[in-house]
Amino acid sequence: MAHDTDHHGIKPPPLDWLPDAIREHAPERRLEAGETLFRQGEHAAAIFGVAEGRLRLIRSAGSDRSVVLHTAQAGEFLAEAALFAGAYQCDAVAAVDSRVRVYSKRDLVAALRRDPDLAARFMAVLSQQLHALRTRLEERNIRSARERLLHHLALATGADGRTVRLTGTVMDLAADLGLTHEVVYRTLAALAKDGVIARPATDIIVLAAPAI
Amino acid sequence: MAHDTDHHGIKPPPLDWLPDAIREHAPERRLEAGETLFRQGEHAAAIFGVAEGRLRLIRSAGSDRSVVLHTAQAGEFLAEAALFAGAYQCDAVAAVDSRVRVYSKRDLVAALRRDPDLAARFMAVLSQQLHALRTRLEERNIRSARERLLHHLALATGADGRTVRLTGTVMDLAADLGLTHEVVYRTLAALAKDGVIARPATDIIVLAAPAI
DNA sequence: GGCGGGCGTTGATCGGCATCAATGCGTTGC
DNA sequence: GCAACGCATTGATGCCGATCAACGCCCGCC
Repeated sequence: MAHDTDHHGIKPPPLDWLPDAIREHAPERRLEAGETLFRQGEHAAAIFGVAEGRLRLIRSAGSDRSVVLHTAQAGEFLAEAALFAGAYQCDAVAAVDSRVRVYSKRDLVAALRRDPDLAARFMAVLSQQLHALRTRLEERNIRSARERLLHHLALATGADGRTVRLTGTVMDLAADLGLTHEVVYRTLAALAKDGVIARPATDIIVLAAPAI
Repeated sequence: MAHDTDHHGIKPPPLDWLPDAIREHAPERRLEAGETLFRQGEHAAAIFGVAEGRLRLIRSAGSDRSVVLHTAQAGEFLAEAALFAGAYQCDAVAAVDSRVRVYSKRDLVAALRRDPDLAARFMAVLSQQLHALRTRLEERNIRSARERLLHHLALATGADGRTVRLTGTVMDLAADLGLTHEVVYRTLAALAKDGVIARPATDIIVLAAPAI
């Protein structure tokens, strides 16, 4: 299973739009846990793709509190917003030992300017991620674990509209849903007991779905 | 207070990047509650900005269940992803009586192709919204109401790094946080009692913030 | 083979948030 | 002025998801 490259079933791999010339020239950088990739206010010369590990975007400003803005998982892009700003807006710190690919901002911006098709692909990727993220946020508005899980399953069904293939572990699913894994296990068991889903092997089949 | 145009304090008004020529030619359309703006699979000829009201993006596919993907509030953009796709990917239905502005997809795509600066501004807006949304999602991972509220306040402080000016009602704040308004009232009261914040008038002043 | 670790699974308990309820207050409208 | 409405605020209660705990299982590893 594509476990460490695709924690979030919804999100598409966000690298396929990159022009080969840039992707192939991107050097790799290793970071130890706790190491800083960039700091707020630093001149932004590059954006990054997380190849392995996990990075935290942190804002230190505002009182003396440091606040986690986001945790970028393997496969995600880091600091796209820096493409259009002179400086980074927050710190990036490796949460665990990590590897990132370093993409030159200057080259990327030049390519986006030069090639409208590339720009269109990039805008399309951004729009899709935006949409996926809004959906995840909408999902989080559902308080009941059962309903939230059903919402997720209904959107994760494959071609037949009924079968969901889990891309990761149930624990990953729980993390995506913002629930503890115990609750997800229990809820899946309850749904199976009620005949709403069936679970042969690693798939989940939605049998009956009460309309919302 | 900019109440009905800015429910979400974090999000920037996403219309300022539009070229005047297109913005001024955008006709307005009124929708009654329950009326459909577009349907999944329909040829996408326009994207929309919500001027007033609330629209629900709904996916009907997959079993027989209809799932709410997102609720677009006044001030938000609707169906940007359709700019780069031939057809709409979901239905859009007015949740209440609403007004939307209709932007021609053809004109917008042409303008984005023609004008790299416009494209850059659009990409910048998308990136920023993406970042803001990731931050909101990270916020939702915080289970404790107190910590979630403090996270939000720490990011919403103004220039002095300590004062937060509420852009809407406390109920709006509660909706943003994914909490009930009662809990937010109680938590604000508790924080004030503990001397962590002060609340003169509509502002909230963060006095002491324990590091995470 | 045997050990250890991570996932899957279920049980028991607790705490905190949701929910229902009630009241006061400011604003709008007749 | 008064009624009506929505927001702000606080109280009481209950549920459900978080938490702690335990066990089996599979798999990789020494």
